[in-house]
Parts: sequence; C-alpha cells; structure tokens
Amino acid sequence: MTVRNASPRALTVLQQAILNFLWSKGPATADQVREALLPKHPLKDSSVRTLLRRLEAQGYLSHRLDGKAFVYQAAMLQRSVAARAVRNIIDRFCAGSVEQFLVGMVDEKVLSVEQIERLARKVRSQK
Amino acid sequence: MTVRNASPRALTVLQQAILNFLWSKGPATADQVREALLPKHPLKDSSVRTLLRRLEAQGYLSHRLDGKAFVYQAAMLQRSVAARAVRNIIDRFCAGSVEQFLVGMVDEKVLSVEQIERLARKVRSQK
DNA sequence: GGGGATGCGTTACGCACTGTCACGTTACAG
DNA sequence: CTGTAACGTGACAGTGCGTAACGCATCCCC
Repeated sequence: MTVRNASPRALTVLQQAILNFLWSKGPATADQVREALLPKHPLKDSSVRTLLRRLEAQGYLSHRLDGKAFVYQAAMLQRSVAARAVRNIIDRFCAGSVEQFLVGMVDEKVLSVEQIERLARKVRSQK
Repeated sequence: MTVRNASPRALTVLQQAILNFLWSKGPATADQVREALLPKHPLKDSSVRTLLRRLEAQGYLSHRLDGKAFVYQAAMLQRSVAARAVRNIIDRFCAGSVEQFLVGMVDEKVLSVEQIERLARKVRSQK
C-alpha cells in the first residue's frame, strides 16, 4: 500500500505565469491567456485550456460564462497565496518563529535594514 | 519532443524532515536519521538511504566516510535555503519588489507591526 | 574460515502531477 | 445546413516521490 502525502505542491512556472497574468490584467478568456503566454510559452489552444481547467480544479481560478466564452479569473488574492507560501516557509524552516525568520532574511540579505525601517515608518504613519 | 522545465521544486514534507533533523542535530548516519524519522515516518532502512542519496544528488547534503559508515550532513545553511525560497516568492509574486512583498505580508498578517518594529530596533542597535 | 550482522547501492513499481495535444462535441452565425 | 469558434475528454510521455526488496561487500566472532 502506498501512503499518500497530501502536501500541496508549489506552483510551476507555467501555472505561475497564468496566475500572474490574471492577477495583473484581471479576468480573461482562454484565448487571451494563450496570447499572453505566447512569447515565453507558445502553447496550443487546448493546452492552455487544460492548464486553466486544472488550475481551477485546484481552487486557484474560477470561471463564469460570458456569452459563449469562459472568462477565467483568479479565485484567490495574489497576496494570500504569497502569504501562505511564506507562512509555510516560516513553519517549516524556522519552527514557526517569525523573529527568527526575519533575522535570517536580513542575514541572508533578502531584506535590507533600510527596507525594514522604511516599512516600519510607513506602517507607523498610517496607523 | 517534450520541453523540459527546470524549475526547482519545493521540498516535500519528508525531505524537509530529514533536513531539519540534520540542521538541528548536526551530522548523522543513515540509521540515526531513520530513527529520528520513526515517529512520523516509519521507513525501512533502504528507503531512508534512497532519500538521503536523492537529497545529496540535489545538493542539499554531503556525506563522508567515518569508519565504515556514511555520515551525512547538510550542505547548505538552513538560512540560505529559506532565503532562496523567499526570494523566489518575491520574484514570482511581487515582481521582485521587496517593498510590495513586505506590505503584503503585513496586510495578510503574516508579519505584525510589532515584529517589524522590534526587528528594526534590534538591527539599528546592532549596527 | 564460515556465518551472521552491518552498511550501502541498484533497481523497480505505483502514483501523482505536469506539459502537451489531437480530437470529438456543441452551439451559434449566416 | 455548414462553418467556425469555444469547450471538454482522453491520452501519453516525462519527472519526481515514497517505498522497498535484493544483492554485494565487510567485519567480527566462535
């Protein structure tokens, strides 16, 4: 018996490209998506459709009928998806410690002191 | 011809468990790893070995011979791996904008204002 | 020195998902 | 009635994971 492992796989480049397009441009038909993908990923119509359908099955997209065409749109906020991914990292690598996480990011120069301070100022002034 | 896509997949739960063990406990033999995994993942000896070998092939581990046993150890810093993952997220979701990323994390309550400020203070005092 | 224990690599199977389509179906426009 | 535009189905190969049985070296001990 093979034990299944329900850890959610990360998005692939292609999936990401589709989502990014929908996130930035808003709802679009399969063909609009295909055209947007063309430069980097010249895919046939049906390939794009399959990708869209699969993404929808995974909850990332939804579609509605507009006339005779499907209009797809992102079903989650870009932020939420990114946030989930980051939370995952914090849990898995930093035992859930946000502090440890932030310190590590600064150490690794992913975040700079200036960026942190700017954010702190911004948030403080908004509040 | 099928076009290959060399996007680095994220670590699975199992791989992560192994790495976390090695990161926290330092170098260990295959059998020590197996024992550490036992509670959550009761695997046979050879399964663990395969996992270790595959992780090594991907550059996450290295091993040296100690007497007659292989001693595995992490080949990357935990921080570096986490950092890479975060950079990936920033690139993919936030078009590389760290600012946008941070704001999003605050909005999504992954990071709190207090945590940011505390970090800012800490970093400032260290500098 | 023959026989178990120890440690390791090889090979492999099933499964899930991806990238990629060819094709079949449906329904509206003329 | 026939295009044609739009959509779904089914399929196949490729990749990687989880899992492990086996087989090959050693080394220790009686």
